[in-house]
Amino acid sequence: MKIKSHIAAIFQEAFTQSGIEPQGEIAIHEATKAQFGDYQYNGIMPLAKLYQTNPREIATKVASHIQTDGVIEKVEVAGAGFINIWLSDNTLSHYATKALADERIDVAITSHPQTIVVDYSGPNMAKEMHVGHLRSTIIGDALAKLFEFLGHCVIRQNHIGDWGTQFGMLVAYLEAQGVEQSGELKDLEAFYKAAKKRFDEDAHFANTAREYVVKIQQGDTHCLELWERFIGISLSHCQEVYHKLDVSLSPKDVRAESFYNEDLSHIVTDLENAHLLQISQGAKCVFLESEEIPVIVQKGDGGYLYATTDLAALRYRATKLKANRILYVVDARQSSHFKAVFDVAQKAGFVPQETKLEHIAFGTMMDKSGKPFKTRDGGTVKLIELLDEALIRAKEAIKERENYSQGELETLAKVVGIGAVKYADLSINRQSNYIFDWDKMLSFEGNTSLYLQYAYARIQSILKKYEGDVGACEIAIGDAIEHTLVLSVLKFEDVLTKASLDATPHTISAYLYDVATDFMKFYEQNPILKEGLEKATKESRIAIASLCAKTIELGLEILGIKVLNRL
RNA sequence: GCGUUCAUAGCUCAGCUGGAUAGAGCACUCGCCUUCUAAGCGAGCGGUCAAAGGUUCGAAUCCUUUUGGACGUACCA
Repeated sequence: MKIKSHIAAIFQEAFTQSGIEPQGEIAIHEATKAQFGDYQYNGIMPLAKLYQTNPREIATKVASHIQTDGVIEKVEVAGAGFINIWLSDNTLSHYATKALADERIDVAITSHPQTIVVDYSGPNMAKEMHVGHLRSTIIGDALAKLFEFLGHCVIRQNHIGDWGTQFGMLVAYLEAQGVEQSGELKDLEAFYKAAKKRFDEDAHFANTAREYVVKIQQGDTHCLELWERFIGISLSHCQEVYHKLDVSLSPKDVRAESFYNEDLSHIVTDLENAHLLQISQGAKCVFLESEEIPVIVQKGDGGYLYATTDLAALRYRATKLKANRILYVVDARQSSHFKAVFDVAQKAGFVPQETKLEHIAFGTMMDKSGKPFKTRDGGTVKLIELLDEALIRAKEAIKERENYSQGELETLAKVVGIGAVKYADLSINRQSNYIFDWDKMLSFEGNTSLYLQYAYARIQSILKKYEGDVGACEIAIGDAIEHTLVLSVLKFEDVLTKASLDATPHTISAYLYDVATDFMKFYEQNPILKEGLEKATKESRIAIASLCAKTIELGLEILGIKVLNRL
């Protein structure tokens, strides 16, 4: 349920009745301490300043008009002029029971659906996916799922790098090796290195490679075929990683760089027609007042650059795909690039003013000692190897705990290992650099995927033992612990809404961790299946537990993480 | 040099766009299993929110300066 806006509406009514005009939107905050109730309203104090009166006086007046026969149980004026808000057990119980019966646990489908483009992952076809692609892929996928769940139309765009000079070399090498025996392509990295070596050592080959670059660009059938074949193989490597990582990207989401080739010259002429273009040192540039450095859209030799492609993609997404919101889940180091490109696109009218362009920036992945994540010899870590290691480590982390069969262990390791890698990334503020620490992410303690999966499994174990229809049970909050827990669960919709507006998956993880810890406390104190419990109490508790499980499951699903019935 | 960004407990991180005594987890010290998974729960310890000014009823949050780090800085993406 939308708790905050629900409360805000009641406050709006109270303001109207007391003849006071609130300043802007009524912002309801969660109470900072339990003694201050469930929620609080802090907007009276700035208002009092405007009216030049005593804040407590206004607060008291507004509070006296608050309806307390619905979701709000009581309000209290406190401190300098805070209004503290307590919610009603009965109403919360009612909403919780309703949520339990609903597949979406009563989270509404948005009434303002948008078309949202999410650009993420974006691997380079010349090389194998490495850790640098991990964050974009994980965060982007979670955001796409979040928007989708809320009822938006999501268009995933995997902007793969399939164009550029290195493909001449790779394609020439592919041909030299024999197209049918492309066995070496099992390891793209090795293939690239071998091609590079040959390029450096064999002048004749280097010439062919350079010729092929031109030929590909000119549409030479033979070279294009080779190129397509190469891209196909490389892309299948990516799909393998996506499958292992359990992300929703598929080949149909690919909208490669090369897709925009034909449009690049138009971008330049359109910028020219809009009088935005200047020639500087031989290159065609757009100079922005805010930036010292121009955005170069065409090189001195006539070649186009990534800014040109990005502009074409931006226009395509805004006009052809009719996006209301376009998100780029890309490393924070490119923030100045996106700032400039967005600026140019808007000035040139490539995107309508009302289209929201957002660079969803994230920090660099660091190792335990705080240095950029690398292999021992300083190379980049292949993503597929990192994921394989996750499975091995997950197995290590759980195998001693229970007597799992080999098959069971394999299944568990996948869910646990991949979940841990994703959750570690999604549980911290994406803007900052983050420390990749195997031991921490595979711990059962603290804000980890395992803790949530464990809480879920505990509930499943209880549900399995319960003989009755949980769906028919009614929730009736019996004490303060249950009040807190049920309220936590009902905050789900508020949390998802906020996370989708700010594109901050970590607020969802923080929330799920809250739900899980609240559940653990409840679990310790309020036995569910104990003999001699009153029927209504037992039913209410099992229903609360079930609702918690559903919330955790759904929340993790949005983050792209699976749950387990036994752990 | 210029620009962006960051600095919160020993460590890893929250802090909801200015609110009440700054919160978690780890680590450390205690306590809790004849009861639904102790992979858990509870309690304690731990802070000059980098520093100094300013804005105001009120600042970790906004502004300025300083210090320290990361990143970017025109024909790579």
